[in-house]
Amino acid sequence: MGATKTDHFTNKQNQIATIAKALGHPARIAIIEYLLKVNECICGDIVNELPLAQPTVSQHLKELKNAGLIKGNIEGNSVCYCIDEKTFNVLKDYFSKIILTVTNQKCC
Amino acid sequence: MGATKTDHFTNKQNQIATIAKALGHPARIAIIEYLLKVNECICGDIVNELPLAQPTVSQHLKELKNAGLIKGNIEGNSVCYCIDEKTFNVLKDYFSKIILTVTNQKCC
DNA sequence: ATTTAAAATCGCAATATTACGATTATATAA
DNA sequence: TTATATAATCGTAATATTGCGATTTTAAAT
Repeated sequence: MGATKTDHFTNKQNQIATIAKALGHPARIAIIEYLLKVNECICGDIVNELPLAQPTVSQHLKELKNAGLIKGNIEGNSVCYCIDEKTFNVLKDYFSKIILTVTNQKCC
Repeated sequence: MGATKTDHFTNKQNQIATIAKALGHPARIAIIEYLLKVNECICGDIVNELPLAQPTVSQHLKELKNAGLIKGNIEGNSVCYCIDEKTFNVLKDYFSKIILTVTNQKCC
């Protein structure tokens, strides 16, 4: 055991879980917030900003990119990263729907 | 290594990461969606609904509760679980703010 | 062609997560 | 009191994540 039983859940459930998982680390939240502040930047900027080594930051960027939360465009010998809006919209819509549903519910 | 450097990040960043992490598993998303559908239920109902054993479901419920995403009230010899609205509101607000910020940005 | 710069990948150690069988705790029912 | 029902906890195996030093890849600059 130890592996998640991904195939037993719906695509939507796996999609939301994958996005949430990518945001489930304070360093990755910090990267997102930094990108919101500066609009766009390269990996080295984040390395200077966070108390983490370059390979660690690179790995976090990879996970955010895999989840569709950021985009990375090659610009010369560096990579320009920025927020990928559409995936954040998926989350916003998902939680907005939850709030709409739950406000009509009574709890035990 | 292997441990997250929690103390290097802000309380807010850790809070969002903790909540997102709790939602970062399809089984826990499925539990949330089931609770939204049935309003409230006991652990055994979820065990019947999901392809997971009782201790596994119990553990997932514990994590959702620790993150403040669900409430659990003892009712006789069972525990009644339901959505904890306020934590979902934290997420909704957080992502709404991100969307507002990011729509004015241009990407590389 | 050689050097420099940026960032990805490799490899590894420490730690965390996932899943579940077995057991335990708690409360109701007989 | 004894049996039953519900769910938490314990223990453990399999797997995944985190973090970083060392190395490699890629592209620009000299």
